[in-house]
Order: sequence, then C-alpha cells, then structure tokens
Amino acid sequence: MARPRQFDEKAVLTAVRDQFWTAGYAGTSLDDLLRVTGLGKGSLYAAFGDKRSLHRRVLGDYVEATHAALRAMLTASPRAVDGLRRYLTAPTEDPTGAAALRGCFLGNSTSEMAAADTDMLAAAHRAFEERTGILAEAVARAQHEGDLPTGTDPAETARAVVTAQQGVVFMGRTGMDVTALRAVAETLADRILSRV
Amino acid sequence: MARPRQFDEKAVLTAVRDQFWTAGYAGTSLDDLLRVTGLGKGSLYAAFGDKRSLHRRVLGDYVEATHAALRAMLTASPRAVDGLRRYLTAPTEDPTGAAALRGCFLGNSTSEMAAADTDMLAAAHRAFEERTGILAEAVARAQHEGDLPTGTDPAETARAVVTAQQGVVFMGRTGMDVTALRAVAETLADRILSRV
DNA sequence: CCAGTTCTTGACCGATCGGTCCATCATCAT
DNA sequence: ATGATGATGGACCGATCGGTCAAGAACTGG
Repeated sequence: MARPRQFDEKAVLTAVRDQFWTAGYAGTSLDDLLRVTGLGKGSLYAAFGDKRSLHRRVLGDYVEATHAALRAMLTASPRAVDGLRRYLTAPTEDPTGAAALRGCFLGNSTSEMAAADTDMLAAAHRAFEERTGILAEAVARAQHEGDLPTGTDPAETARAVVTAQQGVVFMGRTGMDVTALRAVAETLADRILSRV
Repeated sequence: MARPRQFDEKAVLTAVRDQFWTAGYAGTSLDDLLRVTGLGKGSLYAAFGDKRSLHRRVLGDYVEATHAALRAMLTASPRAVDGLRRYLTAPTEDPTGAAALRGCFLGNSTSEMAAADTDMLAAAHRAFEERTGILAEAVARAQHEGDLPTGTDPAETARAVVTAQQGVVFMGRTGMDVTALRAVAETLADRILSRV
C-alpha cells in the first residue's frame, strides 16, 4: 500500500512518557521529544497529533498500565492486607532514591496541570477514583480475611491508603532520605492497616 | 536623593506569589508578572532580579510565613495533639474546595521544579526538614500531655504527619470531593495521633 | 515498471519567551 | 532652581516556542 513506519510505536511512546515524566509537560519542548524519539516533527505530528494529545496518550497508557499492575499485585498477594501494605511502601523500594525523586507520572502531571487544564483535572479525578476502587476491593478482601476491622467502609480506608501513598511519593520528591521515607511508609501502613 | 518607588513591595510580592502559585513557574510568563503587578519590566528587574530569583524570593517568604503560622497554631492549641490534628485537616477547611485545588505553594513548586533544579530541591528538603522539626516539638508536647504514646520518636511521628498532610493536599488537587477529603484527613489524624 | 499512498525530513511560520537597555521622569539635597 | 540619583516604561533583542507544510523517499498492488 504505502511506506511503512520506520519507528517502533511502543518505544517512541515510552521515550515520550519518560521525557514528560522527568521534565514535566511545560518543561519538555517539542525538540526534546524529537531528540528522545529520533523522529522528525512531521512523523510525530502525523502519528500522535500535537503535544497535548501526545501527553494525554502516554498518560492514559501509564494509568492503564499501573492500574493493571496494581490489580495484579493485589490479587497476587496471598493476603490482601499485604498487597495494600506493599502499595504503600512501593515508592521506597529503590534504595538509591532515584525512583522516589522521580515520583509518579500521574501525580506529577496532576500537580503541574490540573489547576489550569480542566481535561487534566477530570482525568486525574477519574484515575484516582478508579485507583480507590481497586484498593477498596482489596480492603474488602482483607476484611473478609480478618486482617482489617469490618466496621468501616472499604472505600473510606482505600481513600486513606491512596492519600497516604501519594504523601509518601511526594515526600520522595523533596529528597527525603529513602530509609527514613520507608520508615514513614511502614508507620503509615501500620496505622492505617491495623486490626483495630 | 532620588525618585522613590511607586509600588508597594509587599503587594507586588503577594501578587507574584499568587501568580506562581496558581499557574506554576513555567506556566507564568514575565508578561503575566507585569500584568498582575502593574509594574514595567525595568522596575521588576531592578527590584527583584530575574524570574528565578523572584520565585525564590516569594517562595522563601511563603515558607517563612507558613512556618511562623504553623508554630503559632501549634502553640495556641491548649493541647498539642489538637494542633497536630488541625494541621492535618487544615487543607479541607475551605468548603468550596478552591483552596484544596490550589494546593500548597511549596508543594507545587517542589513537584514542578525539584527534579530539574538542584537549588529548588535543596530548598524543598530544607523546608520540609524544618516543618518536621516544628511538628516534632508539638508531638513531644503531646506525649508529655499524655495524648500520644511516649515510646516512639517524636520526629518519626512528625514525619508521618507531614507526609499524610501532603497526601491530603495532593488529593485536593485531584478534585476530590472536599467532604470526602475531610473525612480522609480525619481518619488519618485518628490513626496517626492515636493514644495507642 | 508504474501508480498510488503513506511516511519522512526539514525549512519555515508567527508568536512568545526571558532578558537588556536607554531615554525620560520624579524626587531630594544643595 | 538645579544637578545628582534612582525609578519607570517600553522599545528592542536573539532564542525558542508549538505547529504547518511541501517536496521527496519508500513501499505495495497492479
């Protein structure tokens, strides 16, 4: 039919995501995107549209992937409460602190753009509601397994978990020492996921 | 001697801070700053230096002011534990949610700039260490007052409090419903500031 | 081989960016 | 009144911004 694409779409999207992730939306120029992808302007625009669309795309992929991973981790845990605890401490798993400094792509994008971009705000809202839903299922399971008190609404506990986790992620971005951060994450896990 | 300044420095700095606060650093142009301050380029540059210096200045003022306010609030509370709880729920005090959406100027700046700007990273690190120190004093007081268990390191509890509070602030930025957010903040306060 | 189609490259666009500079103006000490 | 001094406003700068477009390259179906 016609000339085939000379780039690997998945690799390009990963490179774009990483660029947005580390430098932010406003902080990455089109030239940055061309550099990290190796593409020309025309190719990038024909394939993905403008800068904003590209960001929307990679952020959507990111949310989808992380939620799938979260679901997998939660169901893989023999006890749901262990999965929830792991979710809270995950940001501190890289001992170098590099991952902690980088933060969460969704969180970074929300912080930067949600106040001025209603689409981004809506996307963030949706994503975190979904994440809360995923966690709430695990909380319900943990209740059934006798690891969490049954009196409270699972969604309420789930919201406390996401909130605490985003707090941990944020403190990582302030350059807080990783071992101290891990201790904080574990303290929060102990408090939020206690049997009483 | 010479022509005196025709602007109120404090008003100018407040306007600049609010602009950076709501639109972010990269998201505010010099023209934005001229617009909100009413100054000309020459005046702004002569008085405060370049854009980055101006940001550093207003952020420094902000940190100083908020830490003074925090100290005041903590010492004003008859029981230290009430002050700590208030700190956690403060981001949800505006029922319209506007304040929650706006977030924290220091937090926003950190999120946007710390990864790429080592000065910002160092400033954020310093600021949050100071904030932890302030809270740790209140935690120690609460321990003496019998409202918190004495076994744990005050600094450790203080770190958990800042982390949780920043989580609350962040969730506010995602557009989470304010009453739900308040409930989360209170849940976290209950868990972190419990007598056991 | 050719026609048709898509992809690629990079020149080019107007707008805006942060920042400099200077002519002019207002004030105060003399 | 006048000269020295600092504030002011805006013209101006080169660089870079995001985005468009056209000419040509690379491929496939005939």
